[in-house]
Amino acid sequence: MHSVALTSHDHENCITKAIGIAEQLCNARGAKLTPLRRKVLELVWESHRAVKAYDLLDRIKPLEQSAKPATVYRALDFLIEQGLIHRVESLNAFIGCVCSDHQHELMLLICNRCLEVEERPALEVMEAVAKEISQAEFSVYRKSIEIHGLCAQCAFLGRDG
Amino acid sequence: MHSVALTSHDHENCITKAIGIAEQLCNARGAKLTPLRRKVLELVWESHRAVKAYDLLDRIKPLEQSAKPATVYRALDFLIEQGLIHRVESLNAFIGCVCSDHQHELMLLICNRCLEVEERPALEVMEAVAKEISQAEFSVYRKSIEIHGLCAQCAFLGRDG
DNA sequence: AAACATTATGTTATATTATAACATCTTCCC
DNA sequence: GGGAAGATGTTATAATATAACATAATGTTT
Repeated sequence: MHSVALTSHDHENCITKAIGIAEQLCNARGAKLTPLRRKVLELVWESHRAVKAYDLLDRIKPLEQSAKPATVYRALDFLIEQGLIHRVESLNAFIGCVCSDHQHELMLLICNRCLEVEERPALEVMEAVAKEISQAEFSVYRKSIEIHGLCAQCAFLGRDG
Repeated sequence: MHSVALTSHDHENCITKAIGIAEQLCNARGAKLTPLRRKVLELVWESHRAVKAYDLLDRIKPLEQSAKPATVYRALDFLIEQGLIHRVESLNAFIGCVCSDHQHELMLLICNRCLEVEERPALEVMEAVAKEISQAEFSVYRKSIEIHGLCAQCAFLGRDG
């Protein structure tokens, strides 16, 4: 099991909740959360870190011997389409999406030390972005706001060792 | 020569200016803008599109027969370090940086149709981001704000064909 | 149930992006 | 000129991602 360094929380519960929401959403939409896709979603949710496609592949292979890159990428594509995960562009990696109630507009705080990713709705940021976009007469498809640095805990630890 | 679809401007002038600033900056810092690095910078500036590393390689090869991936990536690393270009994370590509006077804090508007990238200082966005980051007690290294969509012109053209 | 369409997955191959590691050459400084 | 640092050359390979086509599962129509 992977450690979670964010303010301590019951991560099992976190996963269970995410899968539950995913099932509900897919059901409501007639989208099929097949065992494979579900497994990939669970693996993505195993930590609050961003997960690489080939790491997922390595973890799926023991369970699904036929798994190949396409297997994983197709599952990821599905999950992204359904808004269940995000692609973290600056890492070529993926994280579970906690934003079903925020129009998938999130700012990502990516800690370069512990590698955890915090998703923040950042409503004021989104408003300012929307304003700027409108001034530019630009039609948005998709926004990616990714901040790299140190989370509070890692910055604190960094002070001594 | 590559076409530039943004509000018409003298792009030769645009390149010349960028190289001039680059030379000044490097001089002032004692950083060496070697012929190779300068050539890469010029190629990146040939359009307002984001340019891929291997496309740069293809264009350099006729001039520098010894050019290899590392040649290009090293030049790009240098240019990024000097703040002369940006990496566009969501495209795995690079664009000239117009932000020497904006602390390299820019929002990128990436047109998925004409592929041009507009860099906007977006001061209010940056302020909101800074506020959010401070609330999260996060220490920033680097920000990447990338918006995909259609620029005004392409959105207009899209209305008929 | 048979025929068909659609969607999902399997499979092979390859494209694209990026870095590691070590050799050589150049520049700069003393 | 000798030594250090930096830049480039060179070879190899790692890491990320997609294309294209085959097969299997599912759903729908008749």
